[in-house]
Amino acid sequence: MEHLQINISVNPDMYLKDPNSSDLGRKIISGSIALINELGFESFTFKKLGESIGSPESSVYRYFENKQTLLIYLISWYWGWIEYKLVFATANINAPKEKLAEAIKILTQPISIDDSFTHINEIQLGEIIIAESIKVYHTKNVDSANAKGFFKVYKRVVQRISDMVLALNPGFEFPHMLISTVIEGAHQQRYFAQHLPRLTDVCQGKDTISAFYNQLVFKVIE
Amino acid sequence: MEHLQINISVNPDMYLKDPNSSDLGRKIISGSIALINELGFESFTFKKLGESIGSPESSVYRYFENKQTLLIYLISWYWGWIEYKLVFATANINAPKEKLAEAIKILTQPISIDDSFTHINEIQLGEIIIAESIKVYHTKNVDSANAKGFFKVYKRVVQRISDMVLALNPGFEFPHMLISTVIEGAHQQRYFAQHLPRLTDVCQGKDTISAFYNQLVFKVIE
DNA sequence: GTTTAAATGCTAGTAATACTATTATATTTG
DNA sequence: CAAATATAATAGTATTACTAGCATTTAAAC
Repeated sequence: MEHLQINISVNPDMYLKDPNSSDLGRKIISGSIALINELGFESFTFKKLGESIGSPESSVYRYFENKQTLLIYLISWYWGWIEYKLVFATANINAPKEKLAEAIKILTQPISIDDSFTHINEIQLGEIIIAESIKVYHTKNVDSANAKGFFKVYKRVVQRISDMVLALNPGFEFPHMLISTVIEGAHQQRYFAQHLPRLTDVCQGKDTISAFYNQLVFKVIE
Repeated sequence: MEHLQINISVNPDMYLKDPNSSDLGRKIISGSIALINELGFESFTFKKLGESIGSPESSVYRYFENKQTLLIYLISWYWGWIEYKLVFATANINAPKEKLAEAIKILTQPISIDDSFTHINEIQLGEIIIAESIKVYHTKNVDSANAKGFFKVYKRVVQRISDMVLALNPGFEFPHMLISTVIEGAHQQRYFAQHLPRLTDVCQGKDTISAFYNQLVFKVIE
């Protein structure tokens, strides 16, 4: 399945004009992924983005209301993509245990490139998720963003895997807590491994993060 | 032990002038805790802080280089306080299992007021930890902050409890990952419970968050 | 109880950010 | 080719995150 024409759909309320509908729009997406990575979200501005893609700041504002909403768009796209991978990878697995193990793998392993989306660098986007995604939840306007449905895809991914947990152990009381702990924990551990290694037990060579969370999930649900 | 004169020590590199050494300094601390809570860290500025405590912006700048460093100070004070509570609460417990259980309790339960520090509202500070503390790690200057030793106390807390884990199971491979997952996870779950409840399994009445992480730790280390 | 020093207050100023608005110029579509 | 639409170019505003300088109050030292 090379170069399938798939579209990850995102909530249209996130943008003023669909960035996927024009050349400039796609440049805004690919350019912002590169620039947020380079500068960090705090130092990233629409003015700098404009310079980097050769367009004025004001043109960027016609696509996104502000940089927070652009970040929400990117993160939402990411989760749409993960959901697609998840569904694809687990569809043919029947054994509930293997199914869940595969899902945990997708959530905790490092990201690799997907050729289906040429203007999106999934590796860089994965780094943005690890380094910046919490900034989207931790603001005074989480509640209004949530009310607009901006976190729907993420919540759906958590629900899907919670269901896999319940398929294995229907009496387990905390499936959502477990899965959101695993997802956020895996991202945080990757970040810590790079910047605060004393908070982790990461060693070179093997993927201890993925191994740890796989072990954790199955031990906790028995 | 009412009104004991204890001082939580923080790294002097965090401030330009010790806020604990003057009336204005203490007002900066108590005022910023209240105001960060009210506005969120993004909207919090030294100008607004100055207005709220009746002093000019420029006076605040004599104590702290910028608002990021002030937040680091608050968070570091918090972890110093938690460490003190931790040492105090576990000193007399001999059974390793109970000791660890007590430690997990302190890390995951909601915060209560401590009369020993009159100008600090621990409950409000606890909310800041839950809502804002990740912003201190997730910046482009984590590495320089880390190099200055700004996260030392936090890392020491993680180390202490990792040691308790190893006392129970010396062969366990991931004590630091486990404990930092629990600490950050518990904060995140409290935040989710308030703003994104579908990512949790919190129900009214009982403290499911604390219960979940207690259960998780003991199941994972066997 | 002055003298001195240190802390605080007051005012001003600057570059950058996060926008909004307007008009001109391309580009696309009917 | 006309009409609509998208983009570029330029300008402008309020706020933020500071820095600098001097006046004034408060506290400490002799």
